Amino acid sequence: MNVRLMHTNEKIAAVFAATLKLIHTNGFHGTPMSKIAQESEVAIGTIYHYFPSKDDLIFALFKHCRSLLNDYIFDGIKEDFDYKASFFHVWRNFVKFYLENAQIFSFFEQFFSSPYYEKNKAEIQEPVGGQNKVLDFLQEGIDKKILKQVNVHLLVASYIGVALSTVHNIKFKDLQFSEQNLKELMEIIWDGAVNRNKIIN
Amino acid sequence: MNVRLMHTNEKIAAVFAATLKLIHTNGFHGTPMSKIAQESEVAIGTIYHYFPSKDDLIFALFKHCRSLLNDYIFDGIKEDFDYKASFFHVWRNFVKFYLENAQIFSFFEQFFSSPYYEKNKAEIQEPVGGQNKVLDFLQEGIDKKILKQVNVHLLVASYIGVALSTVHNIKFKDLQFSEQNLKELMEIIWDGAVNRNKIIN
DNA sequence: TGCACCCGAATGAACGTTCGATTGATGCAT
DNA sequence: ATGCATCAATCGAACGTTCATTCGGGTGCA
Repeated sequence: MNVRLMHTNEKIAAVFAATLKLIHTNGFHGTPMSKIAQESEVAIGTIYHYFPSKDDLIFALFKHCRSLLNDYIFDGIKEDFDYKASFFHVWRNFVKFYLENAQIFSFFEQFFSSPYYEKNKAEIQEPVGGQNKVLDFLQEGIDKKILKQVNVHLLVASYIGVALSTVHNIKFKDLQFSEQNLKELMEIIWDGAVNRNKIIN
Repeated sequence: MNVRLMHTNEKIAAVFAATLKLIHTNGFHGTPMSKIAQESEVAIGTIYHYFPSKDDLIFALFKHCRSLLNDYIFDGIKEDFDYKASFFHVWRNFVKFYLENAQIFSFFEQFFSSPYYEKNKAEIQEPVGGQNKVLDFLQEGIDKKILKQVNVHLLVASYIGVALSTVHNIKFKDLQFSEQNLKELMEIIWDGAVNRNKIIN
């Protein structure tokens, strides 16, 4: 099994879709291989032909979803965007990706909070939730003296943390989704992250 | 079984401690009742005497931990604290509680990301992660025109989101714990949350 | 012929839960 | 005081189910 195959083989696509759907509705617990086979209409034996174990399936699915996220969030940045516009754009994409892909959000939440993630942490050097590219982007803002002159990880924690918390609150709590709310949230993060010594607006 | 008993009965305390420990190290998956019985040195039959099912045990444990958190975060606020000082104090307590109780943090992360939480959402009217008291506190800041004049849920998302993200980054990533880092993070949130029309420092 | 792909009944381990037995404390009638 | 009944607390072997995984066989293409 290789990455290219994962995108072309429709059986694997069906398995991914079914796993995502089942984990979203029934949780990690409630998604046995038998149900994945049923939902995807792919025989259990076939699933095990591509994935040596259930863990391997989950891990492959994780990498697949992560690349979807990474492709998404930096998409659509125009040449004429200044830093603040990009700062807003990426953050908004981040939130919208999770809102539009509720199954992936749910899967990620469960994946990251499982000791399974902790065990494979070493193998997950790459961005978590697209954070590496985000990290570079925020570091750029620090270098340009646009953002506060602090450890970039602090800004990442704020940037990502508010986004995830926002999605969670929209999904589970009383927070309504609206462009106005997103705009005000972005202002909150921006005002917090921006270098007060150079503030202009 | 009632709440008072839960605090006095040492068998239940042992069961709670064992469950917390096992979930932290092995995850929701890897903590069968048999292991809880083994680790706590309480017979399976006895556990089922107090909790009708595993779900009930988990739910009771959740409520227990939540009350620990609630008791903790608003503790130690002095009379002479102004709003900003309280704002910092509570946030810092929030982060420190989770850092000092890594097992509870891990348990909460798994609990909230499980569909189990979604199913019992109705029954969990009370504060999630102490958010209700936090909500009231932030609403107070809005009413006093100290914080931005926005929907309080936006500020909650920022306040809590950054805290959780910070703990997560300290636990799993490259972020070092230091008072200096906490202080800078609190400044980021404060600068984002504060009413710019009345800014003084 | 070989190899990749595909299938699903069968397997054995692990799980949540049940149940009958035992103990000791409490209350009550004698 | 004594005998009796009740019941919460305790225990862990046993039960039935469900799960991840295996395996032997089937198909069609190179």
